[in-house]
Amino acid sequence: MPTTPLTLDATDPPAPGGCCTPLVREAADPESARELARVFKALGDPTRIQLLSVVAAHDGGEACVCDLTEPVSLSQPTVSHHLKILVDAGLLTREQRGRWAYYSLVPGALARLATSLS
Amino acid sequence: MPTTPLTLDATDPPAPGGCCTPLVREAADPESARELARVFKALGDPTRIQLLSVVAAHDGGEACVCDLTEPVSLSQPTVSHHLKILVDAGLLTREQRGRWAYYSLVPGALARLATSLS
DNA sequence: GCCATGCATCGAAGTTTGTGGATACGTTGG
DNA sequence: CCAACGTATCCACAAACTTCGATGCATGGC
Repeated sequence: MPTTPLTLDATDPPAPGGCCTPLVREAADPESARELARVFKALGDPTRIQLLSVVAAHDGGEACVCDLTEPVSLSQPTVSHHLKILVDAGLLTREQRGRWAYYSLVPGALARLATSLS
Repeated sequence: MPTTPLTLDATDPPAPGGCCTPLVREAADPESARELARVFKALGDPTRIQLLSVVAAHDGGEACVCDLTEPVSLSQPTVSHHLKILVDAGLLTREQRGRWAYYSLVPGALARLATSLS
């Protein structure tokens, strides 16, 4: 998980010219675009938005899978699948305590993502 | 295109109880989640991130399709397809001038999305 | 030790998405 | 008018995604 700023901004030197100028000003290199898209794709599903919301709303900011299946009306394997995607995207963390797996928001993740939108 | 705030926040009254409490505190109703996910899904592709970036970097904040095919190394129909998705998501606007279609960022769209991440 | 519980993983079915070639549409220039 | 140009749309296809039932893997209680 890179900690680069990842913004959509791009330095653009003023360049006159009509349509279809051959200039390619290296705006947002493909590598950053791929990483940004990876996180946004994780947010691109209504179920996962709800999961994040329910986790954030729970006491202590954490919730186990059994707390999450009912709010989204999906099976336990499906919820586990979505949670894994959110963890891989760096938005949630997983902590096993006893029989339960507690998920909670990664502290600055959403804020950092917000700033990357400029 | 609704203009509702659309935040991930949720009021959470303190409620004691062990795991698997039956409480569902209505954190982010499904309707808002669907709308938010729709926009995030549009951002969930590296090509579209690059397109937004290139458009933002161009002079005047606008670019035609012919300016965009080369930076992303994709065919013209594919670029038009991605641009349509970004327009439908409310992130880009399309303005036809002469033979060219100029795309530009919707002024407050990205900023509004950023605030919805809290 | 044995069974119940909470969760992850696997396999599969149905749907969606990304991509490009062919083509149609609107605009400009001669 | 007609040809050339820039875009959008249509069609097809491969890849990825969402979902669930079945199953495996730990942990805890008896």
